[in-house]
Amino acid sequence: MTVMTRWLDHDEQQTWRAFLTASRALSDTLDRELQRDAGMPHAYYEILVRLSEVPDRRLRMSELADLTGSSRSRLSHAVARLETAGWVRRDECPTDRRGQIAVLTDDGFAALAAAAPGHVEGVRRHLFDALSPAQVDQLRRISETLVAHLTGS
Amino acid sequence: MTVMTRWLDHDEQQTWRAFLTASRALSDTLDRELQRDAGMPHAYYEILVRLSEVPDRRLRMSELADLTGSSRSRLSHAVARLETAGWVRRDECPTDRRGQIAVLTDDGFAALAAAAPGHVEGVRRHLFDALSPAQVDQLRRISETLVAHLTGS
DNA sequence: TCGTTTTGGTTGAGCGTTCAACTATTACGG
DNA sequence: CCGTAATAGTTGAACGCTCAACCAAAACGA
Repeated sequence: MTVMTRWLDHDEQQTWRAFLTASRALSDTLDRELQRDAGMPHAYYEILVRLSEVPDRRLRMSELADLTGSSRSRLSHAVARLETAGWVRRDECPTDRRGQIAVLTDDGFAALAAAAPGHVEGVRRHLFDALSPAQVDQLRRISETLVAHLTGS
Repeated sequence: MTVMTRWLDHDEQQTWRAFLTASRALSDTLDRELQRDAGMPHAYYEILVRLSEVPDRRLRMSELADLTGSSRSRLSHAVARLETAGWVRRDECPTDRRGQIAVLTDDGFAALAAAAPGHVEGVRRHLFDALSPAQVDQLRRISETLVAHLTGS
């Protein structure tokens, strides 16, 4: 059955394109900065961050995948690469012989510690410095709404 | 000289992560839908859209790169691929022998026309349906502010 | 308990992006 | 003019992601 398309009106069109441009420009900029200054893409930085925030700096692959919002395949490839960089190690899981545990190494923690200040400064400069406190609050609510909406359905 | 890092406070942290999660989930979802239903990634869809909106459906490569916010290299690769798909053609530029003009073919226009309804519906479902009119307005202002901020400096 | 299903994770091919290097043409400065 | 610089665009290698196929182990059901 064919249904009438609910096209975007002019305002929606503009909103959508502005959002697209902004979010791409922002992530492109931060990604490039991180690659230049710390030699890692943002996705890998996020993995290190998540590992660093957890007791013993170790997480099951699947939990890490959920936390970083990535597919198991993606995480598997990423951790393989981080392992050759010496930033992450893989341990076997004692309670499930299928499982793997990703562990942040000391080198990995050091790399993260070196990368963090520059990156955080970038986030502040490129995002928060541009917005009013009210806008920051609006952005948080909008983003949380979207996350709920997108992960719900 | 070392400068004290302006770290993110708890609220900013949450805002930043929510935004990151939301924008990634949204673009991942739309990209996947578009790939599944129309056989093209969103970046290529955007190229076709921009070409379709312009007189004679032809644009200089560099203008097209600016409009889509992509590097020349990226666009060059993308157009090469779109050309083998038969959706775009390359003409020589009469006023500048270095230049190339990307032209949307009839097949390309047809592919776009076939892809558009589903994609627009997706944008509505995944973005606009989740937000109040006030939030949509806020999002537009925030995005426009960010675009100006990011492309300015 | 045994066969089936589900879950955890990996693998390899294909694709899109980036980066740096490169060619060809045009614009600029003296 | 002529030489240098800037611009337009392409290319190939490296890399990260996706998708589908796959293996192994655990959970389930009769």
